[in-house]
Amino acid sequence: MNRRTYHRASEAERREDLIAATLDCIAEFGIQGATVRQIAMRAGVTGGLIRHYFSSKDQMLQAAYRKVMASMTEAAVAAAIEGETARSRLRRFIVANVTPPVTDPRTLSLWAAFISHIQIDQSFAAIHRENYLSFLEALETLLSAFFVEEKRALSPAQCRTYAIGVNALVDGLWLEGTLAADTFAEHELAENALISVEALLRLQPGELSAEQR
Amino acid sequence: MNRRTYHRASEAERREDLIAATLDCIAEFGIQGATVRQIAMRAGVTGGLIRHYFSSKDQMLQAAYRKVMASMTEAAVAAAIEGETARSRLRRFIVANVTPPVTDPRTLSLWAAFISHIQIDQSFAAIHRENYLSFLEALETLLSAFFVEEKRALSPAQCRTYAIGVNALVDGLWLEGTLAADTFAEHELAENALISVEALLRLQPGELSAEQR
DNA sequence: GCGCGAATTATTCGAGCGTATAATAAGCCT
DNA sequence: AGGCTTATTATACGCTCGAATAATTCGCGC
Repeated sequence: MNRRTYHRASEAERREDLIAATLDCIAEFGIQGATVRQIAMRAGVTGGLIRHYFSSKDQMLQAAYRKVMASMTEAAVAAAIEGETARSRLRRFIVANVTPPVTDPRTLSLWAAFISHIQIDQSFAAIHRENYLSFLEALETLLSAFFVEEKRALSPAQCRTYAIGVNALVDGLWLEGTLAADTFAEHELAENALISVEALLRLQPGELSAEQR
Repeated sequence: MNRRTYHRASEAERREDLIAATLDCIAEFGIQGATVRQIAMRAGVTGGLIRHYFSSKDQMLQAAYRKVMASMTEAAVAAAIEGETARSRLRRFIVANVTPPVTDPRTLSLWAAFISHIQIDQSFAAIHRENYLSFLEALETLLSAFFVEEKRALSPAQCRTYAIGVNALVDGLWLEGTLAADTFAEHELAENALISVEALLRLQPGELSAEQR
């Protein structure tokens, strides 16, 4: 008799809520624990509503994956554009990638959960590829601008090789630093990242890592 | 009436089969698809048998995680010990980590599936930590031996910093190379790895990457 | 202020989940 | 060769899953 009262939300905010709830559940209970019912409860709605906004649970998971990756790159790119020189932008980009909120156990859990699905479901593979290439391109752009600023000539091929190496290093430090967070002090990871990148690019010590030139 | 005939296997080989079947299922269907019944079918037994060898499905998953990590480090360490000089051992170790069978989409899927669970279940966190530290230590040992051989003095702290950086780089290249395998040619990744590591360690170009000294 | 479309709830369905237990067949020991 | 242990099968149980459908309530347009 007594039905629950409810609020009719706009499509955009409802979808957002559902995606956020999905990510909460995956982070807290794993992808197996992210059931339609759990997600709905977390979002404060009933299970049936999910299929009103997504044609299947799988489609909602894909939307959630896009959301995770978008916020990761967004955070790093936002940090970078605040730099005034190419050197500063590169520096900020690298530091942002090994600093909260990007280095966050929850984010890593989500990322890993989706990564483990890209060999199973082609839709996830496409989302991954899209994001990987866009990250690599952003990094390559920052790098080449930096080298121009430094008046150091570099072939596009060399620049790409550097981008691949720096990307790997940043990814690896992000992984290491997040998974073994208690092993590293506050800024230890960021310092290590800058020193490692400048070594990787064969720069002089301090050329990138020093606070200011 | 007609019960299935069966073979009584030794405990060791049965456990091995069950773990292998578990990994097959996770790789093929994801961790959600690795159900007791699927795993049993893959192993050619019936579901009930699993609980004769493992006190719960979760314990079997943990055993499977250990197995994955063990075979990864094993492959790299086995490659390393065949080198005759410290330089060669370091070189082989790095190359092995960015070369099949370590770089394998299936392995990466499995790794990611378990990584995504270490924030949820402490048992998985312990297994991760154990393997991470042992990998880091193996790398540190190889590095310090290499520096001794090169007659280059290095403080233990510096050596550890290098180990963390190289570890990150190798992990990152492993990730990148496996996830975007079609982007890289056969030995491109290994070459990039060696060149990047030698830059990271501030070695002369070719000091580590050249085929032989 | 009321009616109507649609967002949301409630309920149901069949399938599949992990686990527990009882029945059975395999194969070693003497 | 035959009995005994136990590895293995078979079956059942209680729950939860994703999805479909029916019933209801919200809130905008007039």
